[in-house]
Amino acid sequence: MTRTTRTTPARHPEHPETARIRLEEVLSALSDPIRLRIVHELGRGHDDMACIAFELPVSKSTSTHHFRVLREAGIIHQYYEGTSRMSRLRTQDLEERFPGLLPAVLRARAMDTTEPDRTT
Amino acid sequence: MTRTTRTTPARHPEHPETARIRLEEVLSALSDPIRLRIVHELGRGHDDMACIAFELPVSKSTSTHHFRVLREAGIIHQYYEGTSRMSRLRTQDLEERFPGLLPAVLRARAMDTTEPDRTT
DNA sequence: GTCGAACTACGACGATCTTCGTACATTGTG
DNA sequence: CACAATGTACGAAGATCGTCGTAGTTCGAC
Repeated sequence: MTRTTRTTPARHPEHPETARIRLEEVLSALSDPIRLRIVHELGRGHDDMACIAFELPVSKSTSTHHFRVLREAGIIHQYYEGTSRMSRLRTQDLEERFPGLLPAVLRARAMDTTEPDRTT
Repeated sequence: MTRTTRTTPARHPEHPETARIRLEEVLSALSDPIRLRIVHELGRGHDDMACIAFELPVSKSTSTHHFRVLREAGIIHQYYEGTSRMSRLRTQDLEERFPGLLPAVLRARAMDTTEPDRTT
């Protein structure tokens, strides 16, 4: 109870500092179709979304796992709002650490329309 | 034996067409430190290098494996010259398929000096 | 306090990945 | 031809990954 005056309670997110974001970890995190989809949707303007709002084609435990991988890689920032876990892209941090990388990946993902979108 | 008039004999490289290069496969291939190092060295101007010239800290079989992953992902082009297997980055193909992606990764790799270079 | 909603922790399973050694193939040289 | 150099094919062993179900936590509403 150390002054939790906000709606955001004291749970432990564990985000890496910008300077400690590792390239291999970022690339590895982005090499999964579901995680790439999450990042894609977050980049589409839906800045803050709860995990459930993505309607991913996997179970909730798996969903939690993917969000954690993205968070620990330094790609997204997460915080609680009520019982919901909100996610946001760390666009600026990534731009500072690896300039042009995230935009290039997002543009590439938009072009890679090999498979239309059966992951609804 | 169908007209092998070149110094390049009839071995089967198996390269994907530019249009069939898949983003997730590229990112996955680049998320390994050894493969990232290979790509980094190829991007440094050493355009055509034999596998052995990289002096990777792994066995020959492992080396073959990593080069194959890069080739099947569409990142490098390989061809034989004598008993040596030469490798070259598919810079233009990648630029056509995913504009800006490879340069961004190479720049990021250059910045990611978390670990100096103990993989000599 | 009780209940449901949203999410997490933990263990488990199967698939894939990285690595290696050994055996083999191809080329160039003597 | 024999031989060395370079690289591949084929398992095999161990690690990691993606997925899930079940049980538990936290929050908001009643």
